[in-house]
This record gives sequence, structure tokens and C-alpha cells, in this order.
Amino acid sequence: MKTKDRILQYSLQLFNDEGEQNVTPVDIANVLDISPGNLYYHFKGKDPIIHQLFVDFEEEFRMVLNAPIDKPLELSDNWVYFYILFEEIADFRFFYRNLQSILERYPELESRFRRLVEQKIKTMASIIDTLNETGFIVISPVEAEQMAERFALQLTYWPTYQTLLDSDVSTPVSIHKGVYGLISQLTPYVADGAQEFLILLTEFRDKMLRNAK
Amino acid sequence: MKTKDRILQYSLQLFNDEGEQNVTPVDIANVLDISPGNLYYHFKGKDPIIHQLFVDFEEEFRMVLNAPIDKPLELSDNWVYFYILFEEIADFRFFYRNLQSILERYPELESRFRRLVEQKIKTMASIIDTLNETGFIVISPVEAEQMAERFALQLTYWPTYQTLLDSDVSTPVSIHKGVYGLISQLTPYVADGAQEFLILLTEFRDKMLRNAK
DNA sequence: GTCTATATTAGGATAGAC
DNA sequence: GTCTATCCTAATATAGAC
Repeated sequence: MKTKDRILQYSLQLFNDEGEQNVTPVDIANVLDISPGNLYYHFKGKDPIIHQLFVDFEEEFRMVLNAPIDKPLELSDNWVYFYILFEEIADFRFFYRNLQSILERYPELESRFRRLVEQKIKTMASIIDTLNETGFIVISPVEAEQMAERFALQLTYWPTYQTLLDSDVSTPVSIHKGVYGLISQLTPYVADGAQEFLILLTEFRDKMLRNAK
Repeated sequence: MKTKDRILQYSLQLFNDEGEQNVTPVDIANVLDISPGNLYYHFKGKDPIIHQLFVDFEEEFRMVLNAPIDKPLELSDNWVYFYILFEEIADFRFFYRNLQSILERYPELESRFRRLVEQKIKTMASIIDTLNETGFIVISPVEAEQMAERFALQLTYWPTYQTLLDSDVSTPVSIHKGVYGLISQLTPYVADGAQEFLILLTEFRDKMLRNAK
């Protein structure tokens, strides 16, 4: 593998493990067993590395966000879809963990990240819309809009919030709880004919509690 | 006013305006028109300043969080109570804006902040409980628990999220939207006899939209 | 308590040999 | 492409006079 790619790969890992602020260019060079000079030959410091990592994340995340808009999800796909979103975020968690700090230091990323969040809101609105149109839930437009915004916020900050409350929660458990926290908000809107949803939800919750042990 | 207090006051202002990371001890000394040496006579750098600011915030916030547990809120007090919570956070926004970064650098604050969030969840649970017991809403225990957690998350991250999406939103507008985002979640649970809530909510929302212009 | 002047350090970055 | 050696800078911190 090319040095340039190795730098990206190990930087991401280091950032995720140690926190971006606690990783210096020299640290990155060390884990790769190359000299700092060599690192600077490929990237002029941490800034362009972070920039490139973000571009890669952005592309992948945008693809995932567009999927349910291009082709509405089947009812049963919703759960796994939220898993995928949370997993994408987990792969790139160093960025979310210190979101504001990083965006302050890399202004060119701020507007791009903002657009990603806006897309997140639109995707959530579309998902809720589909559930509404297929008669699975019954919800007013205003409440649907609020829910979409809320889902976007939770998708953005849930992993960080979890780490804050329980520093050694495992990622799978955290994601499971996060998905439950999103989906369970549908409960009061579920149409009369779709009560099997509530049974599924309870099962899901029990599974979660068992895993938490 | 004593120099020590002036340092705290102006540091908080600088941190809120510029972001804690962008403020050096020399900056603080400059706005106070004192020498860096003098600053270091009172506080051994930024760390103890931030620590003291947090202790002050913690005391006040804890007092506010305990209020509805000591003496349940009247129905009409709920709205203004959320305003107060958001305003407390706004006064101390530098801390929330770079939460993870700061907690990483000041580990002694991490556990104290965590306890504050846990208290936030308990207070939210108590508020929802009161609404349930007085018959204003009808909600299952599981859903109430989820809602309390969600409220705590929103209270913690809503202001940051707003700044992210709209960098020059004003604090009053942001708080207004935040309160609406919390309260409106009660809608599907409001008991049949309490429909005036929905009217109030709509008025509240319209007022918000007018202010946003 | 306050100042001036200076020291320390660590992160970030480059020049030039190989 | 890679290394070694070195440099620059900004934040942080202290010593000692007043």
C-alpha cells in the first residue's frame, strides 16, 4: 500500500483512538515508522490529512443519505438503515467527538458539514413521509417536521452523548440504544392496524437490555 | 471589584465570544489591562480559571435542576422553566460549544459534568411524571423514560446544533425554537381534556416564526 | 499586587543529503 | 520517496524588581 494511503488509514485510527487534538504529526509518523519529513512530503501537516479524511467520509455519507430519497425504504428496512447511519458516524467518530473544535480550526469544512446535516434533515423528513404515506404512522406535517429535525440532531450527537455518560460503553451497544431511541419515537403515531410494530419494538428493547450486561 | 473576580468575569466573556481554544492567558491579561505576570499571580494559567468558572456554573445549574424535584412545577411554569435552563447554558456556552475538547483536557471536570447530565435526566423524568400524574398527558413508563433521556440530550446539544446550522442565529430565537422543540413532543400524549395546550403551542410557534424574521 | 523581561516547551514545518 | 537535522512560532510559565 502506498505511503499516502497508509498515512490516511493510520491517521484515522489514531484520531479515533486518541482524539484528534492529542495526535501530532510526529505521532502519526511514529506509528507508521516513517520520518516526520517524509510525512510532510505527502501531506503538509494535519490539516490536509483531516481534509482528505473528511472528503472521503462526506462522499460515503452522502451516498447513504441519498439512498432512501432515490428509492423509499421498505418498512422493515428502516431499522437497519439507522444502524448503517450510526456505523458510518462511528467510523469517523474523532470528527464528531470534537465537532466544534475541528470546524473552528478548518472553516472550509464547516459549510460542507452543515450541508451534510441539512441533507440529514431532508432524508429524515423523507423517511417519515414515506411511513406516513404508506399508512404505517399518522402524523401532522408540523410534528413530522419537528421529528425530522430531532432525528438529525440525535444522529449527530447521540454517539458523543453516550460516550459522555458512559465512557466505556461499547459501540454496538451504543448504536443499538441509539436506534431504539429514534424508532421508539414513532410509537404514539403508529396507526391502529400496525400494532405488530409495538411487539417488535419491545423485543428490540429486551435484546438491547440483555446485550448491555 | 477585585482583580481575581474581574479575571473570572472577563475570561467567561472572552471564552464565550472567541471560543476557549482561541483565548490565551495573554489575551485575558490584555482585555483586563493587566500584565500576564499579574494574571499568573491570581490564577496559574487557564486551567484554574476554567475550573472555577465551572464550579460557579455547576452550583447554579444544580440549583435550577433541583427546583422542580423539591416542588413540582405548575403546568404553566413548564415553558418558562425550559427557558431558564437554556439561558443558563447560554451564559456558559463556551463550555458546551467545545464540550468534549474541554473535558478531555480537564478530566476532573468530566465526572462532575456527567453527574450534572444525570441530574438533568432525573429532573426531566420528574417533570414528565408530574404531567402524567396530574392527567395532563398519558404516557407509558417506557416512553416517559425515553423522553426524559431525549430531553436531556436536547438540552445539552441543542444550542450547539443551532449554531452549527445557522452561525448567526440569535440566542433568544435559538432558545425559543429549542423550547418549542421540547414541548411540542408532548403533543401526541396530551390528554383529551387538555386541548387548549395545542392552541397555546400553535401560538407559541407562530410567535417564534415571526421573531425569526 | 503588579510590572518587565525572560525562559521553557511542544507542536508544526522546512532544507538539503541520500 | 525517505531521512536527519534544524528551525520557527505561539502558548505557557516564571524570576525578580517595584
